[in-house]
Amino acid sequence: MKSFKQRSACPISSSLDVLGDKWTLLILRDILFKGKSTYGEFLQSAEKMATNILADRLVNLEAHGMLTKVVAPGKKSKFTYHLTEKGIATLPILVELVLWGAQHFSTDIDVGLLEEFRTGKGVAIEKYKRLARETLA
Amino acid sequence: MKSFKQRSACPISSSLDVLGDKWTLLILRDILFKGKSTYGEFLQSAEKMATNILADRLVNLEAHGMLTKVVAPGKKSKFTYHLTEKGIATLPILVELVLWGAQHFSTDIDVGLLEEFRTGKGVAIEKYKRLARETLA
DNA sequence: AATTTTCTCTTGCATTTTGCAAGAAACAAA
DNA sequence: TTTGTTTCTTGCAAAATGCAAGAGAAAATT
Repeated sequence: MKSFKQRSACPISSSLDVLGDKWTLLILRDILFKGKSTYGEFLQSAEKMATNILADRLVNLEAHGMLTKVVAPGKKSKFTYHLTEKGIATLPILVELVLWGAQHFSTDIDVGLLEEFRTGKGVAIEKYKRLARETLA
Repeated sequence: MKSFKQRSACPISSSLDVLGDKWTLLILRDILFKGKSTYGEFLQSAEKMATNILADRLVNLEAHGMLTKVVAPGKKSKFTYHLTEKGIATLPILVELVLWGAQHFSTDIDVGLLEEFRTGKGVAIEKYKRLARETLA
């Protein structure tokens, strides 16, 4: 159990203390945009996250109250991970990362989704938030 | 000279390949929100970045076309760093990090600025973009 | 009942990155 | 000529990451 330490009182710095690495936000992406919820599903992503890193990040996210680990119904050895409101609230950050990334790199993002984000950002965000809350139930 | 490698064609992943660490976005914050532009100024931030890390990140950001290094007028040994449009375009990401951080951590953000971001995000972003372009001249 | 498969991690170890402290290099100022 | 400013560089210890193998618990299959 390592204690969390903010480097400063700056909100950006504090956010990065939790989200500032190459993997954490990809887990949130998998949950929010790809409907994933299990350890095995996270491992299958194109970026090939190492198993120990994934386990570490899941513990971290849970420790920060961003997701909850739930035993799958009828299967004691399978778990599903669901976002809390704090986790869902990272959606606008992810959307801006999508827009910046799609603008400045060669990516394979769906043009329809991109257009949805560009023209109706607020509506799109609300839609995905609703989706995340539904999967929780 | 290390070559840049995208882990996947996902725009979020690609963004994180460049921005996904604990320091890069703090440099952009210092330029965009605090009007900083020199190595010495970046070093003075509350988070106390190590000198070698700062030097490395500045090289990286320049390599990615996000900022330019300019010799200060009349001083050959002093440089100023200015953002390109690609760098300025990270502003919405930073604003979302501010909002999320201010919402979920104890921070010392100015309440006026926070309100400005909450109620008139688009306008505020344009204002800071304009500011960044002005300092460039 | 025994075996195999599924699923979630854990462990050991090499590599890479970070953090820290000291100092070097280039120029400016006194 | 000396002192100061400014931007890094270097060496080394510590921490994080990446990789491969496998452990452990439950579920499914034979």
